[in-house]
Amino acid sequence: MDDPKLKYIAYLEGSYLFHGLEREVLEEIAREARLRRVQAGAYFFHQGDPAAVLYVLSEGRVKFTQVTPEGHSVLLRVIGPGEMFGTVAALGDAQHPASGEAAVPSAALAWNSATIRRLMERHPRLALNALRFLAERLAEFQDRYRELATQRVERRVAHALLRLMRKVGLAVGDGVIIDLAMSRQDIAEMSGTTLFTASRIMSGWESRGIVRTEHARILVLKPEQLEAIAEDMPLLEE
Amino acid sequence: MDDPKLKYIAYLEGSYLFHGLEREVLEEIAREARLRRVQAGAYFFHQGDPAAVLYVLSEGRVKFTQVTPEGHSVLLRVIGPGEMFGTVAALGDAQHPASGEAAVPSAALAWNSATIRRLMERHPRLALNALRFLAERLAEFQDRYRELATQRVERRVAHALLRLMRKVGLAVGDGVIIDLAMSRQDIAEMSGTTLFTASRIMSGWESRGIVRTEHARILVLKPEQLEAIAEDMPLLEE
DNA sequence: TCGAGGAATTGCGCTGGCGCAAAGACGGGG
DNA sequence: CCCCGTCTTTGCGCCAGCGCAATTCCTCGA
Repeated sequence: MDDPKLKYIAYLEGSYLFHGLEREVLEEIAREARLRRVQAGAYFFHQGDPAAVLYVLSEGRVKFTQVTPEGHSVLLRVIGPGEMFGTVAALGDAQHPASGEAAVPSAALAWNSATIRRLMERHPRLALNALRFLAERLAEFQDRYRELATQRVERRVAHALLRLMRKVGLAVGDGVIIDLAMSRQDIAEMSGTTLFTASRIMSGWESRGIVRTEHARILVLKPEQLEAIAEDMPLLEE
Repeated sequence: MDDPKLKYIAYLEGSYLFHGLEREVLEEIAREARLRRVQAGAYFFHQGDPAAVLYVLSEGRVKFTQVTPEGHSVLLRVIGPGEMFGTVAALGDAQHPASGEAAVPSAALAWNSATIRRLMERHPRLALNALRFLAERLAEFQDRYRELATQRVERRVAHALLRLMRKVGLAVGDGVIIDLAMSRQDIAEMSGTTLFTASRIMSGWESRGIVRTEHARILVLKPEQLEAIAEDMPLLEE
């Protein structure tokens, strides 16, 4: 009864995949989990890996990248603690559609596909939570797809930064810091543009005092202005 | 026992949402369903509707469109019989992220959100099927997102046509006909481009004998060439 | 402290694709 | 059968954003 894995429960409770489940079910789920630690720069999995493991991040930050056959890469998603990942591979296809890289030292609880299915059959609430999560993620991707199809680059970069702020933003005195190293290349890959264009846009914002970047650290000074750019509002002069 | 709704079972069996369920479960599910008919040009639902109904198309074709606040519209998806829709609204958010228009006279089985949740709790297989479906759809959208972010217009249009062929293509003597009226505007909205560019590309292909269009009917004469364009292979001369 | 290798910036030229406008093709209704 | 409205095509001009190259800036390791 003093299974060391029971300490995982604290992580489980923070994740919305496990929301609404009773304590004893959480214990059962925790006992089936395995904790996987990955150092900064290493990968939970690579695109194309024939894997079948569902993860819930307990600490750190993970970036998901897809590379095209031509070598372009696209940054699909960035997550923080509590988020589920590896879902597409574990529940649908057997291949990971993207690579998951730990941006900082990270750890995740892991269940293999057969286990998670068994748990879901026994506790349908778990399956319903997962469905809800996937449905929302799908809606998000549809929105981003539309964004990419209809908006100019500057607006897309603004949206990308706002999304990052919401996911991994930390409020500090003079703004919100994005708690994740993001190079100009990363920003380009998140917004469907090139390194050069992303750099120009960020420089422009920097000179207007909207953001400040030191190295790969981005600090958003005026989120309202970013919002205005994202929504294509007439620019507020001051 | 001779509930007229039992005839819906034939439809259920064709849908992969219900794959692997026993006969008696199908009967239970069928009895909870309601059939909704929608005439050509009418809508199952509109974007933003606060709806909570899950559908499985039994006949017809449905187009899903999202409109931006600025008035651009994007064609997200086209489906034929057997496919589930309304999922995002029924299982996740309470609002439809897109409008679903019947392109031809159509009919769909419908369950409200509470019913489907109850059925899924009782029959976890149903939830697992739905998860698998959403996971695959999410992977598809990630791919399309990447496509939009990295590929030129011509390739994207080629991909869009190939996707349509697979969904609603009918093999005929000299090629594959896309069994759905698609205007140039529709093609543009599926590929993230403008009516003009889509028209130019289609005209180009028509003069090279790759496709033929009569009115809104598209006939693909040389799928291999389309594939070659989509994959950016060196063009095969003949 | 210095040097080397990446990352970021910015000037410059180019072009894919946008968007307007005008003309043409088509089809449905009266 | 013809007219009107809608869809399509195509010429043309333009510009957002790409992509290269040169320079500067940072960072990290020795």
